[in-house]
Amino acid sequence: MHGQTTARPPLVIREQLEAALRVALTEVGCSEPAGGVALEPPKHRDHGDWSTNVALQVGGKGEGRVIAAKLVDWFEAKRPAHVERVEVAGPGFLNFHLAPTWLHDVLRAVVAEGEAYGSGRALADRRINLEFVSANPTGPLHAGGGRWVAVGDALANLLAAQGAEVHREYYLNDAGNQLDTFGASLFARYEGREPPEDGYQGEYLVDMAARLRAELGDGVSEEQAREWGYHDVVAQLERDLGRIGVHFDTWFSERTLHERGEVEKVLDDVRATGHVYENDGALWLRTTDFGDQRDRVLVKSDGVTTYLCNDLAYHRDKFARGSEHLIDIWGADHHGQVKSLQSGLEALGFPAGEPEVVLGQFVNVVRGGEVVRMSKRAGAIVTLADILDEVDPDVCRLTFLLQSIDTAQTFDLDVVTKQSMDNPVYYVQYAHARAVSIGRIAQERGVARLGILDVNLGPLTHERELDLLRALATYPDDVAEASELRAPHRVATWVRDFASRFHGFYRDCRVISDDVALTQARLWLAEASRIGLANALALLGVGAPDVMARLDEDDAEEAVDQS
RNA sequence: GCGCUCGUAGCUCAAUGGAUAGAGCAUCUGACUACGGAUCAGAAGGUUGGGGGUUCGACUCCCUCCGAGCGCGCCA
Repeated sequence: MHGQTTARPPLVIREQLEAALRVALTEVGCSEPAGGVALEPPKHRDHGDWSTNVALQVGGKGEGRVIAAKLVDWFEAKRPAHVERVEVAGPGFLNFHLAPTWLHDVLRAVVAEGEAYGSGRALADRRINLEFVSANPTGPLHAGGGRWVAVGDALANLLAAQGAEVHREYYLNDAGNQLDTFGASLFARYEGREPPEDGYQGEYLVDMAARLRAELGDGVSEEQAREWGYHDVVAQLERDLGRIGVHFDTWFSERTLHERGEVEKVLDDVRATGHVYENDGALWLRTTDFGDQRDRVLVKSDGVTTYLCNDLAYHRDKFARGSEHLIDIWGADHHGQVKSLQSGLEALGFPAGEPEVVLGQFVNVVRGGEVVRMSKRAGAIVTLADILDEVDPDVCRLTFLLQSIDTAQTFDLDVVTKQSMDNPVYYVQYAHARAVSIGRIAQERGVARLGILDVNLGPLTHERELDLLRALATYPDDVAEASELRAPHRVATWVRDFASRFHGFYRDCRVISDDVALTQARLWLAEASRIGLANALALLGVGAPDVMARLDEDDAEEAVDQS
């Protein structure tokens, strides 16, 4: 809802430099490289504020430094705003050294945009359906599932920050035989028997059976047990997700698809495409027409539709409800189904590559140095609720968001619980609380912060100060990239790095001092930092507290003694 | 056997094809009469699993080998 489209002010400098580079290339007699001119902040401070490799791209072997030198001459002559020095480095990089004034512009932009700082318009008004978690409604969410909760919600935030209209969806597989097995298991517990061999052995069904008896009394049928259990599980799921602050726009019931005849309809439509054939009494979809490894069954010889067939109806329904793009977050164990679902939808006339499937590697939950095998069937599970009983939801969320979903994660319960005080989340939140407290202390001491346009930011030249502003300058790009790559962990990486820079600044640069001009400039720098921290944490779904509870109990007792 | 994903410091993990591969934890050494020390500074720690190739330039792309996880059903 941030109204109009505006260029992101902090990037103005880059756009200016890019434009100047294009002109320079032309006047030097070179054509722009195919990929366009690219400017990026170099990794090392010595390499300036912005760097480009265009000379290398254009010049090829040996010519890189020659062309770069010509470009340097051009820039020395023209000298665009903020540019102090341009130099050739290494094999032909062009490094721009700018005056700190460009970073002061960044600070003003951060303050001007406030909560919107870092958001973009890359997905402006795109209606995206994001389905995640979707664990079978046959028991509580296990600890590993927390990864998809945290990642899915953060990804939804990221897409929304690029202007997308995101719909969070949870798919309930309430029509298959898994639910029947679950019902039979619950019913067995209800009758004081052991669950069937291939049923759900988990202890949680014993508790559920007790509550079932308490609520519905004796004489409950197996079907009643199943339905009561199903609804009870869904209520548990909603409650657990609520504890960690995640809410779905839609809990979609598979049953409704069958009831509305959507499965039959999709079957008719797939038949009409000609991509099906019968074999051994079953109906097959020729997904190999679309690059799948082998063809897939749509209707079994007993006349029952397969999971794939139902899923086609489901995903078509998402489009029918108005989504323009579908994203599913799946565990890596389902990667074999990606192509078949996409093939089916393509056969039905939807764009290739729908749904976009974000595959996440598994979580190994470790306790006592050993991997806890997660299985609702086998019984031994650690639930997400168990974790939330012991650690703050913020700790839980950030832990899952620290690393790329491309790699398997080790979630060590002992480390996360016993050492939760060492969790990076407190490091970041502490930085936020410090930024807030600076403003509070200033107020208490009667130091009024002037309007930012009335404040001279020139005094901000300390390396710590510029360090903060450099990170704020790249923040919108980092967020956009995290969104494009479906990689929310990049925001977590950014905010940890930024918190580190802020703590360093805090240590070395006293904000409230006798130097009135410097105090004013630094008060605004602290505020811009607070905005950066708060915005990044908001994307991650992690709280940004104004105050932190004091960690040291001795300090608290002393404070009481003194009062 | 085939397919997908991964392999980076002692441990847990970062790094749009860029320059000297970075953090945290753990270890060692230092720093407050201070806006909150849940902090900061420094040291040590690497043949990016091995070997080839492409490129001005490879942790990143290609090939191959080794190792790990996950899939290969008329289950869901």
